[in-house]
Amino acid sequence: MDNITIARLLDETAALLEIDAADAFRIRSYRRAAETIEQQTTQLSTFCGPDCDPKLLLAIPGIGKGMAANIRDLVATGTMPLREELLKKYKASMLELLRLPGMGPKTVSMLYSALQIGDIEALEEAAKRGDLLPLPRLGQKFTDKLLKGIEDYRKNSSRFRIDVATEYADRISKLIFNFPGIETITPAGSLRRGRETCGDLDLLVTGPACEPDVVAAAVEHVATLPLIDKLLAKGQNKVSFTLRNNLQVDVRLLPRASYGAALQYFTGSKHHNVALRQRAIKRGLTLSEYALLRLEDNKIIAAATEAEIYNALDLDYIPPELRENNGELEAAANHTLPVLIERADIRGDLHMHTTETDGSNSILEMAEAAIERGLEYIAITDHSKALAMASGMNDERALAHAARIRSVSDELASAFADKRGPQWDRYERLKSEGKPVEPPTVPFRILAGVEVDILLDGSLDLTDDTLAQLDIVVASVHSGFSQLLEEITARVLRAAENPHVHILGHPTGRKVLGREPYKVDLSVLLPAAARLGVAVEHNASPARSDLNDVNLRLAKQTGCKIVVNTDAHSIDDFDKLKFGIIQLRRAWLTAPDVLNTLPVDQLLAALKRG
DNA sequence: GCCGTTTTCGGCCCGACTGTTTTCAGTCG
Repeated sequence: MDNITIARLLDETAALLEIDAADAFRIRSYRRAAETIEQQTTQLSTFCGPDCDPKLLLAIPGIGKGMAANIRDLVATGTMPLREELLKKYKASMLELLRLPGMGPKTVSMLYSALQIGDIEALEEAAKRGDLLPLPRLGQKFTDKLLKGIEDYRKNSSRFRIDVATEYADRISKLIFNFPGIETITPAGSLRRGRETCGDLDLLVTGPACEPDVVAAAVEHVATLPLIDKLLAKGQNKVSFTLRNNLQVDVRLLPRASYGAALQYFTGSKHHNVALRQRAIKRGLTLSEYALLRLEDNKIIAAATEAEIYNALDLDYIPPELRENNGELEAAANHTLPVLIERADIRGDLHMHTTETDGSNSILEMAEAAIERGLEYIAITDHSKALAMASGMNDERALAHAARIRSVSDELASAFADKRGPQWDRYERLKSEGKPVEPPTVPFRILAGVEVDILLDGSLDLTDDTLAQLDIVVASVHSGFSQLLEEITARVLRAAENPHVHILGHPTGRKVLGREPYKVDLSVLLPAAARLGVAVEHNASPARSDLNDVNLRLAKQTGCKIVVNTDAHSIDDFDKLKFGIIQLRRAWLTAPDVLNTLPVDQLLAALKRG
């Protein structure tokens, strides 16, 4: 049983306990245990055996004797006594009811005892018949809202990917900025923390137009934005609405003086905030979305900026990406927070395509776009012949393409030596605009590479002789069928015997010929790659990457070399690098952990095995 | 059920909104 499953079962148990009206603090401890377990990089099942040290489980914060016993039961039997007991009393389908808006444990429990309603279908029928009306609190308004909620739930219970949510945040922000007196708009919530998906969008707005005496006009402006599909609520300083794609947006307009407290509060995570407020109380303070106050006289200690608040609690400033109550408070108290990787740390991108196969730009265009974005080197890695639909290259074409790549690289280098070309153009332009910029010191370099698919028999489709003449080989492990983990590991082993540089491609699954993709077990693959000295690619595109913050932490712990690449198919794709960086930050990674923060020569040396 | 620089018991985060309320319980973030 893997950690995700253990966490899910504990979380379900918490929900069942809620319906059972159990002690709220007991429920909280089940929730907390589930959250923590989900974040663990080691599989708990590996230290639940009969001769394992029981202290290993107890060392995890939030797991005591009782929870450790639960976990051992889950791993051994697939369930645990408390869960079984609750499931005798209630139906598993009742858990789904909790996901409907307005439905909490008390209501679910009441509906079950009063009307024996245990699933969505029964609830919908009862609501349509008007059976809910006699029950306390459940009048006509509630019924209407509930039926609408069931409809929405069936239509779209999914979350929105970070890049999609970012795009909408940008569009809405632009419209809000049209109102005079708006200075800052910050997306808060899970988007600011960099979670892979967002359930909704929180936008915090401030500026002179948001001061209490004038805010009504700005609220009205927001409530009448043209892209609103349904207006859900309009309060004194809050507007909620949905877009046509069902994304819910909450906009809050706040005075400057309390903006930091609000930003801190609405960024979360919930667990981070709870821990932070506990810390405040121990210091005789109380923290809310308005301010950090001293309890004895309600004096405001901090409110305008997040940094003030953290500092007043004897903490270093904690970047949003780390706010998951995952050890960041302790680190901030001990001044041991990592200096997280930033976009500017990335010097090169080692995976991209050109018009030679399925890209839409030439070698030179890709190079110029990379220079424009401040990169020092790229690798062109077009497809090999196995990917026929992308007009993949055979040995002959791959070598001819490599020769062209190197000739473009050489031309750029000689231009650089003559103080002309795109690198110097960019420098002169930024300087004339008064931007802080250093003159370029090294010529831009284009490495010649290829992206090969691992074939079903475990072989690569280009000869070792061809591969040996390239700088970079991105070996993608995404085109296969089931049962392949051992095969892939063996393949990686054989590939690593070649003398040239390797990167293990994005281990993401995709449907092949209508069959389900295999799922690579990263908890096996990453340590294997580490042993082999093979670098693992973190695909920066949110649509393509399989490496979330948990497996990136695992990669770091196992000593895996990590590279972040865009897999760009056009010059615009370079901008996806920002999403890859966020994921790396969430995994607590610093610049040295990621190989393409190195200058090109050091990178090539580091990619060699051993 | 967890936890401890007020430690083995007695705590455990905060405020707004909503519906159906005449003082509040439940839900949400």
